[in-house]
Amino acid sequence: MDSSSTGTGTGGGRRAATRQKLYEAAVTLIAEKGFSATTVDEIAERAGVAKGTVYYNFASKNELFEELLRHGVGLLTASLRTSAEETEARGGSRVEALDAMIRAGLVFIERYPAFTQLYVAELWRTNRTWQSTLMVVRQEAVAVVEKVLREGVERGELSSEIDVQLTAAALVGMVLVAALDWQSFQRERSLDDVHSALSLLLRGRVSGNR
Amino acid sequence: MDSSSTGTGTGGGRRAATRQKLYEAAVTLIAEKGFSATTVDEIAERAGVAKGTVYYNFASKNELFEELLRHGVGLLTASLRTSAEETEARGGSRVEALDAMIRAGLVFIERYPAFTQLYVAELWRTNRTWQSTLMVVRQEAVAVVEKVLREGVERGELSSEIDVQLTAAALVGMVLVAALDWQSFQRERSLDDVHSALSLLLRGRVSGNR
DNA sequence: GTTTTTGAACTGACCGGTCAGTTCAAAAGA
DNA sequence: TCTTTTGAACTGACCGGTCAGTTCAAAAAC
Repeated sequence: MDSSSTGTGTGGGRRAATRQKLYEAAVTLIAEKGFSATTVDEIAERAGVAKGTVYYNFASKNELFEELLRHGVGLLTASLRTSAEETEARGGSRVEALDAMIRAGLVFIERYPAFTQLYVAELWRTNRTWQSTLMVVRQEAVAVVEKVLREGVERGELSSEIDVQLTAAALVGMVLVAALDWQSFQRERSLDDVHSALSLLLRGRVSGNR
Repeated sequence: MDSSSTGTGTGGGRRAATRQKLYEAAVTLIAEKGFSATTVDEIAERAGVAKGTVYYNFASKNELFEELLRHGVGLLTASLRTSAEETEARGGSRVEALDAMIRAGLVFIERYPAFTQLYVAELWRTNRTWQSTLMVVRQEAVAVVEKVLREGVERGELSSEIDVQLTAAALVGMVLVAALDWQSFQRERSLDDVHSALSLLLRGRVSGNR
């Protein structure tokens, strides 16, 4: 009756539930105040758990954070992949797949704004400790976008002039920043508003076509 | 002499030089490790200055950081405004002005990668202390982009369907993330490479035009 | 079916070390 | 002289990590 599959604590045992609580407590605190300013005591308190429990479940504050990163980006990547595959199955174009992924990204950010914020805050930091973890998960997520872009070029849907890597980064940035701004500064907007604006840019309908 | 715009330039040359050194030391350290993880002792040491000097020039660690933010975004905003005005004076279109601003943004980020990184890391954080400062300077920068977008719509260069605020955020995000990715993960690329990719997206030449 | 045992999970007081902030007398410019 | 910088000293608070002890649900024994 082990059930302590530490990989993705999806409900199962008592331990998995504790880890989930710790993730949720840590993600909001770190998003608000940053990693160093967040104390283990605070995380434990917000999770409704003793400090020792944190160290029973994670080797260190650092490792808790790294596993949180893996966990969160894993959710995003799975969601992006799913929406791309569903578009494919529906016989949609690659541009439609990109559009669907934009929406999936927005849905993710609406649901996990704190995680997104924390991810953005740490991604480009030259921090020896968790930089490698971050690069791995980033690459997994970006690869999904790059793949669809590449397919789009192959099928002639997208201009063969484009630089896949840079365009992927730009698209991700577009979604990330627009969504974070939406969540932080104009929350009255609907997800559809934001999606429409980004869709227009993706489809090249901002500058008049010629 | 420079007498670098300290924002509250009290005029003193020697003092201004010391502040400049402190800005430069603080920006790299905070970009690398985050605000809380950076100690005042470290900042003083890297600036080649005694700790007491920090407190002679700034009321607190917090205020040093806030003035650094104002200083940095001030430089960016000035640069964006200049490139938009130059395009205007040259009789360029609004799309060309946006393109010029994208390049100005890239030049800025290439020159001050640490500041950019730090800005991105803090912008969407719900931190009581310097959030208001950050919102003010952000608005100043975004307003420049929004203004050009609005002019583009008025002149019929840009689709009247676009949402100015959201599109501005998306464009800024596009540049920000593409540039930070460029600086962090593919520094072999040239500024022109990145600019071309973003220009293509701005001009709607990624999805085939129809 | 009741009692005993087990050990994973959890607790929270405690410790060694660090840091921000402040002060100040003296030195160094200008 | 007046401003600016120095560098050391001090403090009070805080923090990450440790560890001896406690809890309790389920397995084992009877």
